[in-house]
Amino acid sequence: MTVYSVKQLLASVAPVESEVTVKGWVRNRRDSKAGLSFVSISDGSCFDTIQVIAETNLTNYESEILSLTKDCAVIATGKLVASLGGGQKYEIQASKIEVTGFVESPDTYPVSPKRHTVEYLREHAHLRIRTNLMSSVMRVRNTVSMAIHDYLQTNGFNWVHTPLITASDCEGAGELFKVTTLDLANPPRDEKGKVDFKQDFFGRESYLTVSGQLNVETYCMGLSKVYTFGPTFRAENSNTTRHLAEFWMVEPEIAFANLMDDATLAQGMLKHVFKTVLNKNSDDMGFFAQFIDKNVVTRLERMVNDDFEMITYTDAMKRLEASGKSFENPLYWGVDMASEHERFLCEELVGKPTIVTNYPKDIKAFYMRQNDDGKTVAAMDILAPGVGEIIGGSQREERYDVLVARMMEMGIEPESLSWYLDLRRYGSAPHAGFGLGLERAVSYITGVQNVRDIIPFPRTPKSATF
RNA sequence: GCCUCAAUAGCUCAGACGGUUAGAGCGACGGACUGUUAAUCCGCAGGUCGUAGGUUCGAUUCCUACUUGAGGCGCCA
Repeated sequence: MTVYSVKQLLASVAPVESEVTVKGWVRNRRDSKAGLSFVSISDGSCFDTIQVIAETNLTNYESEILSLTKDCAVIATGKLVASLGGGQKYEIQASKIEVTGFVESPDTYPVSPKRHTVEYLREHAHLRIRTNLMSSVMRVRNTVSMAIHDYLQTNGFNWVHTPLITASDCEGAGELFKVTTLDLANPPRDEKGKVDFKQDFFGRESYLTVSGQLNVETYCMGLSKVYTFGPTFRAENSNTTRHLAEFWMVEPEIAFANLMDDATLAQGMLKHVFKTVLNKNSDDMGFFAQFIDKNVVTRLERMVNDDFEMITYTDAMKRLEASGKSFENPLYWGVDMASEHERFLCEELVGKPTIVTNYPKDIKAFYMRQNDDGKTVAAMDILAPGVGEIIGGSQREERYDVLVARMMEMGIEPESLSWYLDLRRYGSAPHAGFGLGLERAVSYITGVQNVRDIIPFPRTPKSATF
């Protein structure tokens, strides 16, 4: 007898009529008084279950099999046969079913075999992976992660493991979580009575990173094509369906590249990811199409074939104004687009992912490269219908004098980022990069609207239970 | 951080202008039937109506605070 995953069994990896073993959790049991029970088993390897036929000749048929409920853990062994019933290709004629764990009190077991709301499942995050919804989301999340690696590795990128702890508080992307080993009830004080961080672990104030970008830029200036892929932390008090305090981000950075190279890379990577998901997770996507949003598959297919729309910020403002639509938030050149503007632009006016380029410099970060017009920077945001911004990127300012001047204008002490400025003094090269929010991308792909249901254990304000 | 909404059975919800025994569907459990597959049919159990105060003869229902959750906005990925 050989152990197989459900996926292998359904994919004809095991010879028919051979003895096989499968290990997993019961999704459903149906009894027939003809003297047999149908036990559907899931092991997470794929969307579908394998049907195991248990007959009365099993020694534990009366004592255990007839008591199996959803999510009892079992090891089933038997002969793999062509299914006698419709609905599946193969099934297992069990010779032995070992129950390694029953479910206590199935009447109050949180993940009962019925439809649950995502809010309810979130409160049982340690058990929610046993639902079709969450297991499909997690398989797609895995595919997306590996497709990103695959695309970048195939194109010669190096994965750089940038630090999660940082000492620079001016990365420019929101509030930071403080990292300290000081006794908060009784911290050491300096002569002015302030907390003396010289005595802290790193000898200075330190934080969890809000972006690996500044660090990865340094490795870009030696490895040419690099990316970060890891968790990122924002202490913003954001309460929305698309914000997490801890989320995963991919940040490619390319040397000798401009904004157009950056946009081309972003588009190529997204298309590869979409195509891979359509190929590898068609059953999961079919589930989303049936229960979440019927458009998810056709939307992705169109995305793979069509190019994204590219439009400058200035033209986007013109189109929004010309649309005659009235908005809650002010709309004029120089203001940052509000969610309603971004959504109307990419959902109504364009109807597909939209790359907005060349934003006014005053609403963007200090490191973005100034355009010759003196008013805009070489930035881009990629907006996805239904989700909003999934990518933010830019060509970086590689000119030392311009960068320092910009930092001074924005009140950032150049001395605090001297190592970052050194890149512009020692062999500076034009370069560009972007950040992709992994949860937002998977949210867009699956149609599952809240990023709290895209990450295994969401961290949000006032919530870190599991 | 701001605004809005919600909290009644294991889950999703209905309900009572404040008045004896609070309902349904799903799930669980028991039974019937069946190579079944979100099975079907019948039956049974299951509730201090989020917490604490207040108004009232009487509050699960009205009021206040709190807690928790959700949605929108802002911040952004």
